[in-house]
Amino acid sequence: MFQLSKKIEYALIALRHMAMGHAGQIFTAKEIADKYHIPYDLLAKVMQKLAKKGYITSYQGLHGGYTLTRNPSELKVSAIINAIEEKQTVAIIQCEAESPENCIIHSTCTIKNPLVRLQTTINKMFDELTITEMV
Amino acid sequence: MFQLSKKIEYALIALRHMAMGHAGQIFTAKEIADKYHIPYDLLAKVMQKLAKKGYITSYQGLHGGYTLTRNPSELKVSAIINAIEEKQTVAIIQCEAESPENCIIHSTCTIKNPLVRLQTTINKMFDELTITEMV
DNA sequence: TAAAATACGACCATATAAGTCCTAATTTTA
DNA sequence: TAAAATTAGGACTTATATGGTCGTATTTTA
Ligand code: SF4
Ligand code: SF4
Repeated sequence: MFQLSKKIEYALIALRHMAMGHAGQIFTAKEIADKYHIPYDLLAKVMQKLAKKGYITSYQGLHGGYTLTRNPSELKVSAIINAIEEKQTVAIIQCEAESPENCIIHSTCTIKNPLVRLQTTINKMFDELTITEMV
Repeated sequence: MFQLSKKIEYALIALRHMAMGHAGQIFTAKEIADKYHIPYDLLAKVMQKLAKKGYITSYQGLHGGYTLTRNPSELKVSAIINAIEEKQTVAIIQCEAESPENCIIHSTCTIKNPLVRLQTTINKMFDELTITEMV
């Protein structure tokens, strides 16, 4: 528990790689998968999601690939995480990640508040960390 | 991902509950399970682990139960987490949680360092948070 | 038209998490 | 001494999440 998923790590690795190239440079999923020994299919999916969310721009066809659409300094890790995982994923307690009613002890739970406070700080950290800090 | 497990939440709830009683007061697993609508068997296991690690003291037999062995202010959340989960669990990247060789891209990975730095801060937060802050 | 790329859904295998069940062992008390 | 209430702990089951794979379109260029 408490780990970033492989998908997120792959996304970060890919984005960092792209951030090191020159502006507008096209990268293919295959090229990145090979370089970092990442399973191609999985990376492809991850990049498709990043494209769908607008963080990278995709070009189909021969000589296609992806370019960064934004400046790396605008690529917050928090945003990338949320782009790839569906539910609010940086939520150390479950009632913050999904609907509170899912936890049967929600009404009697007494540990929520201190943990939520802690989470706020963590959120801020992921918010302030951008791809720029990774190159 | 990135959530505390139910076991840990149950441990925190139980310890907080115990911290609210008077020093040396005995609590049973059943009593706490009932009060917070936690599955008894699961909570029992959790408390057994806490007892084994010395955070609470167990008394068997009729009118048995558990008492807090330490002052709540000495009960770090980080320690409780590690008591219950086996491997280094507050490790946002996998190579920090287990042996780095398990990650086939470890040698080529380029995102480790910034994340490790972030993790250091998170560790500190869990280290500074004690049960006292929860009562 | 062939090649190389993205797009995307379906699927599978494995691991983890969560919960349950069963049977001791211990202690107290009626 | 027997029954009751408790901890102790292993085995098991189920549910869910993760990581990965496969198959097939679609798009674009040479
Ligand atoms: S209500 Fe309490 S136990 Fe339930 S998910 Fe939230 S923090 Fe965890
Ligand atoms: S080496 Fe990189 S990809 Fe592998 S676990 Fe560590 S951070 Fe994640």
